[in-house]
Amino acid sequence: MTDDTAVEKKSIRADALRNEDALLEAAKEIFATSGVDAPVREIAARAGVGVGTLYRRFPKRSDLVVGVYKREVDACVKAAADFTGQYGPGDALTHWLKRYCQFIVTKKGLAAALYSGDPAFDALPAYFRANFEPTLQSLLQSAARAGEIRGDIDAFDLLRAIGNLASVGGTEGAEHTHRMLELMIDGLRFGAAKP
Amino acid sequence: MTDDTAVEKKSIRADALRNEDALLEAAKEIFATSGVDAPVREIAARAGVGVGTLYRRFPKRSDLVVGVYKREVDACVKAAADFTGQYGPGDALTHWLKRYCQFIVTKKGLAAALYSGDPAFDALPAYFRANFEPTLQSLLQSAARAGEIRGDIDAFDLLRAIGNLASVGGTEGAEHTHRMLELMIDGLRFGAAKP
Amino acid sequence: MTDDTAVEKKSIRADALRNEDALLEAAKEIFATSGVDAPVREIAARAGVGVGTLYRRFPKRSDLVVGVYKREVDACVKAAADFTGQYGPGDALTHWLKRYCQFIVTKKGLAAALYSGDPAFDALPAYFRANFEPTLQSLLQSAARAGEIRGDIDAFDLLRAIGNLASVGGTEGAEHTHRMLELMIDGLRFGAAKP
Amino acid sequence: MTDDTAVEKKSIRADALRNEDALLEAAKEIFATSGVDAPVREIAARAGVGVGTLYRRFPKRSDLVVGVYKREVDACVKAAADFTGQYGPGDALTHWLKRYCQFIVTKKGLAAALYSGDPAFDALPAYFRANFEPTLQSLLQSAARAGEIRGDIDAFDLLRAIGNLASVGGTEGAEHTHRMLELMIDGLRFGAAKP
DNA sequence: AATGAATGAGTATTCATTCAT
DNA sequence: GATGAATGAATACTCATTCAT
Repeated sequence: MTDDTAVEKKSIRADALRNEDALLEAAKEIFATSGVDAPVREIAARAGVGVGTLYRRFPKRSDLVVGVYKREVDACVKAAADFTGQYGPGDALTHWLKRYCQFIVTKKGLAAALYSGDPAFDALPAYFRANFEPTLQSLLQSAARAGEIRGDIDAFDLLRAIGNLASVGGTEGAEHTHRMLELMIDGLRFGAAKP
Repeated sequence: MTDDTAVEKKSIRADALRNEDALLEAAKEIFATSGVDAPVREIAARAGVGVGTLYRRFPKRSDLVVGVYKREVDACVKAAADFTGQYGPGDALTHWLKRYCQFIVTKKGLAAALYSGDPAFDALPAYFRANFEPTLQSLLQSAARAGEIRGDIDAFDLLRAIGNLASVGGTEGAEHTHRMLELMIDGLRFGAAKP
Repeated sequence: MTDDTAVEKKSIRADALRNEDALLEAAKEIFATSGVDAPVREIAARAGVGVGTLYRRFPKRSDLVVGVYKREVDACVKAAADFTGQYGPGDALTHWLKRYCQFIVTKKGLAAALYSGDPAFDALPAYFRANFEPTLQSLLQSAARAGEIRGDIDAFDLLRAIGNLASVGGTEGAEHTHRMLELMIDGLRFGAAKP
Repeated sequence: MTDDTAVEKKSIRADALRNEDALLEAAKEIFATSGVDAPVREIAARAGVGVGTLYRRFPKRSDLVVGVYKREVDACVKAAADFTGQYGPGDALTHWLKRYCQFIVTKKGLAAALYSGDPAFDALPAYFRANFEPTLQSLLQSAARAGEIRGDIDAFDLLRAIGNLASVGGTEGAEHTHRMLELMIDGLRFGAAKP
């Protein structure tokens, strides 16, 4: 679909992008495994690049954290479109809320850095809201129009509520979160147009 | 009553205890300020002792974390007796639940270490339950007997619920936690024997 | 013999020369600003070329140092002809000696490298003498013949003497050097044929 | 000569001082051999201590440079007293001026750092003058009173003049410096009270 | 030929831990 | 027992050099 010329001209850039993505993926995994203070070298190694490359693209550790965070937001937002294509409005909403819970777990891993007061992270809350609010708003509207849930739910309120729920840590936290999410979804269904 | 030798020995022990306590207090503060990975030297310095002394009493960092955790549990449990002496059963309960929320915040600071998988922390959940459950049970019973709250509340359930609530972080988290706690206490009052 | 291809080849060579010159100029400036150990990248950047190009022409740092040194010698020698064309023999000499002092300052910047024992620099003293001695010799002779200075001055001696004088560093060094140079030039005039 | 108690109390400090001195001596040598930018590790290794120890006493490289500089000034000043004790006024002066030339060579090695604009070095010129001027003044006066040299020499002028002379680098610089120093000392003798 | 992305060796620096005093 | 000086392993970061495009 892409013509040869374009490919040729952007070949270096394509490599660079591949590296950048590999680094973010590696960072996400390492951050999850060993925390946000994990050795830079480990991340570079897992991404299969030299430390120099890592430093070229992410000069500060916070650049890496921000990168991982935004990438996760983007991935989660993108999932909404996938679900919308695959399922009916109600199920799409349900699936996406579960997916969003997964994102929250990632956020928890980065929390230490996020709340460190480093101004590098100042823009992230806005990024969160700017991306998630419209996404959930849209899912809610579709489901409400389809009569599957009630229509008086504020998207941001719901994002925060579930965010708080899913923030509860610990081994058994996951199950707990799941139960609470189910409950909450039932709550959304309660009072739907279509009984 | 005690002979000189004993006094001497005890006085040394008293010094040691003072050091130990100073170290735990210092560690609590430093952990809160700079996280659980803060330089050992800072803790020793704030406690006014040398690092060698710190290492003598707390050879591993986890010993320090465990020490701080248990100390906070103990302090919180002890507060229950104080409140019981000062207030009526209902108010004692209310005050203590707020005090317990403060403890949860401490726990949050140590969470990174606690959930690190280090077996050194394996015993802490049991310590938590063994100390807090009877404490709250007793407060609940007194308040229920006094007809100030309903009597069908399970202490451990309540500990977990409030624990989760208070775990929500962020600047506005504190207010949120407070509102939710008030609500929950109202819930306890609902259906009390004494209307 | 010069077909299109040749022309093309020459045009490329001209580009190459332009690059080479740009690199030497950049290196001179960077060496002066940040010392001989300045990052290679800075030099390439200031020259407006990639580091690869720099390495193609100057594989070792010493090549760059030698290049800058010789380029400065050449420029200084060339200035003699300009002065000879513009001024009378005495003034030409005076102007050139001042110009030579400027060169010494450059040399001072490179001194760290020059006296590092690297055999790459072994040929430079000879280059210095082979170029400067005849130049000054010629200027001296002209001035002596014109009766403006005495005729018993050895060019190399004078080069060394002024070199030493101008080597004195520091902020006030420049003024000091200038005063001493004036003095020395007066010395040259003393005992001239034409009183 | 020092009583036991004092020794005992200061035993740690004595070790520390030994280390400090070893580090300064090592730094002096390494600076001379490999320049002021030599690896910190080399200096620590030559001093026979760990890098941590070096960093404890000299957190910044400039601290080390300042330390070496002052130590050399002190040693040179101290030599004056030795010479005064050993020789007559004239010879003491001569010996000290040669010793001072050695110091200048050290200074030359540190020059790159000294003139780097780092404010850490701002105090050094004053230290230089405050220590050397009285020292030489005293030597000059003694020699003048003894009638061995003339009495109208300004100490600071002489310090600068010899400093400049001895600053001339290169392999043959040393001989040149020596010849010039001899000449200058002869100059001092010229016009002495005692002919 | 030119470019600059990638690499990783070299260095600085910090901090947990030991141990002589 | 207490102390804090010394140690050096762990880690961050820079920059010379190579090489695919």
